Amino acid sequence: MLTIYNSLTRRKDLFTPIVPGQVRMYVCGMTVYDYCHIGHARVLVVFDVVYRFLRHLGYEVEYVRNITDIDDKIINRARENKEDYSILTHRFIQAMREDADALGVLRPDHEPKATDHIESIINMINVLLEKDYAYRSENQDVYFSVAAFDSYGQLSGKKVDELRAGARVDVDPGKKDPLDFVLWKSAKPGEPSWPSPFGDGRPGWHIECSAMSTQMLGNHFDIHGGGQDLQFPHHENELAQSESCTGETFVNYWMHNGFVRVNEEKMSKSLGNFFVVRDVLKDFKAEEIRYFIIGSHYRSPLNYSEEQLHNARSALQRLYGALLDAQVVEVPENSNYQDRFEQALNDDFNTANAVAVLFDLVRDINREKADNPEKANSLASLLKYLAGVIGLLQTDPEQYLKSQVSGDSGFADELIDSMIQQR
RNA sequence: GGCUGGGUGGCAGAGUGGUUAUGCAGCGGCCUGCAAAGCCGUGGACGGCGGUUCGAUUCCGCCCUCAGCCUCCA
Repeated sequence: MLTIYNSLTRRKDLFTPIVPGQVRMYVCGMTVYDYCHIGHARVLVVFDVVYRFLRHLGYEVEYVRNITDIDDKIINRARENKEDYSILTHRFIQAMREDADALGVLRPDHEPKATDHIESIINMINVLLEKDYAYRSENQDVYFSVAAFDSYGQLSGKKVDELRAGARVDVDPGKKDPLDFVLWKSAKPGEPSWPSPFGDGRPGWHIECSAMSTQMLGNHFDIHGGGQDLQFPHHENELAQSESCTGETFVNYWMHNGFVRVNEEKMSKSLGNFFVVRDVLKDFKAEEIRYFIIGSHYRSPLNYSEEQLHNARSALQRLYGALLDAQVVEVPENSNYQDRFEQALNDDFNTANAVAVLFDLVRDINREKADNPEKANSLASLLKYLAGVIGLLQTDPEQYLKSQVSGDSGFADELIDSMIQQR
């Protein structure tokens, strides 16, 4: 039975889909104004594992991962570059897809862009205005009124009064309450804008996700994910907007992955300590990055270092070594390995334990190789199958071990040949 | 200041009220012409102080300490 740590209840909850056999899942993706760094890679990989495992369990999964392609940072970057914002975002959407593909991340079923959903965003804001959950300020911006939503703070565990007290702000003069957040920003000269009943402008960040998720998955869906930093205020605000608008429960399970750190500090753009995926790919294989991410639990902090990536390299060589020259045969059913592997992932996607099971298989494959090649082949096929559930070991072993990246000593051809000969 | 989550062997990283995590690295052995790979074996751990308990790394309390959120952020 699958249990998921739910940020909303702050405990592991038994997973029960709204519609039996079906899962609807939404993950907050990138704001596309720069290349993906390892922190972004973690979100991509973590929820890719969730997606893959849910499908492995037999669920029909509808997975939506959005793209924020209009916001302040995009506009600023486009201005710096002296290019149209849409050219900028188009370029980085391409780059993100290349990185995700390299990392073995399956494409989500839908990848909506905010600018393609302006109409549903406007509709949602309209409803919020009609229901008095939102108001128009003097400067023509539209704000969400936090005070109107009783359970505000439930997701992040924050109390409205404390938030207000701790608000270090230059309070926007248009706001009635410092906690209110913008739904629609009125157009400024030279910035992209869309017409709306409340004047030309563009959407605020939070409402984009509310509108896109609701439009694609319905008012009430199963899983909503993203990085830990999105829990507040982004997801809190999404929750407030959506439930205010529809009057229904928004999401059953909120999942947040931990950060990637560099020297015990969060990897982020603002700290300037980030490593861009495509740069790391010059020295390491994408699968090594993926292994590095999968090696720890998704909610734990993950410290990035080259040493870690080298560790991943050695581990993968051992894994692929067990697969080398194995015949692909039918995967044995009802094995103890598979039980333990699934048990690990059923426990809030404990990939670290799942990987440990993979290594048990490796050891047993190597033991059997000499005396019982049939058994070895059978176990090797199981290894590849189970590893596939978390997106590992899908390359041809010989090809993998021979292939090199700069900085990779690789396996010498001679060595691989001798390993094959011995079988 | 408020809230959240951590502190595990050389490194990384799971987990558990009493029994082997796992990987990388180390050590000893087997195999090998020598290696490599592989196999077998092995050392080494649970931030500090109290409490509960026959017994706590695991539960409770306090302390120290780290990170994160409270502003854009995956």
